[in-house]
Amino acid sequence: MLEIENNLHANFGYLFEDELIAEIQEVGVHKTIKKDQAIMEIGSYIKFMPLLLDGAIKILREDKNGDELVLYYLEKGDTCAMTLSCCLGETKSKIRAIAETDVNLIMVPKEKMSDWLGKYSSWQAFILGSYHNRVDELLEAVDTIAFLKMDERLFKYLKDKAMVNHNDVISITHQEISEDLHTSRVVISRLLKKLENDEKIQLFRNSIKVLEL
DNA sequence: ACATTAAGTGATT
DNA sequence: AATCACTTAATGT
Repeated sequence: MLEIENNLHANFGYLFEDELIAEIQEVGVHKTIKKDQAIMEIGSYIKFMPLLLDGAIKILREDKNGDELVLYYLEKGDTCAMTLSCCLGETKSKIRAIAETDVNLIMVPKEKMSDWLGKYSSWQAFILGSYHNRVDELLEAVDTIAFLKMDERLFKYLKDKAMVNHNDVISITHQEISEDLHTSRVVISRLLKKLENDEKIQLFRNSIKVLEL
C-alpha cells in the first residue's frame, strides 16, 4: 500500500494537490494488469477511469472484420481520453486497449471525475491537458497513416514500440506487426529486410533490434 | 526424425 | 502494396 502511495506521488504529485491525491487513494482501486491482457473492449461501457502508474497501454481501433490498427500508446502519467468522453457522455467505448507491458494503474470511479472537475483546479487542468494530448496523438496517427508510406510507418512503429518498452530489442513476429499495421506479413518481411540493409535495425527470429533511435 | 511455426523470395496483379 | 506459391531455417515433440 505504501508503494502505491509513493507511486501516486511520483507520477501525479507534481500535478495534483495533496488533498486530491488523498482522495484518489481513498476511492481508487489499485490494479495490476499483465502484458497482452485487454483493459477495455469496443462496445463496453466504462465505469472507471484509469490513471496509469507504470507500464504502457496500446490503443487500437478495429473494423467490422476484426482487423486492427494501432492508434497510439499511453504511458505513465497518462489517462485514457476515451474514458473521458465516455464517462461524460455515457456512451460505449469505441476503441480497444491492451496492456503493452505489465501495467500498474488506479481505477477511479467515474462519478468522481465530474465531482473533482469543480473541486480541484489541478484535476481540471489534468483532464483538459490529457484530452489535448490525446487529440494531438490522434492527429499524428492520422498523419502517419495518410501521409507516410508503409516503410516509414513501419520504422515509426518500431521506434514507438522500443520507446514505450524502454528496450531497443522488440520481441515480436512479422505476422504480429502486420496485424498491428493492418497489412500482410510478406510486406512487413520485405520492408524489414530493407531496413536491415539500411542498418536501421537488426533482425532475429522472434525479435528485432532498433539501431537508430 | 517429423511437424510446426517464422521468415525469405519470385512472380503476378 | 496485396496475394499466391514455394523455400529455407529454427524450434518443439
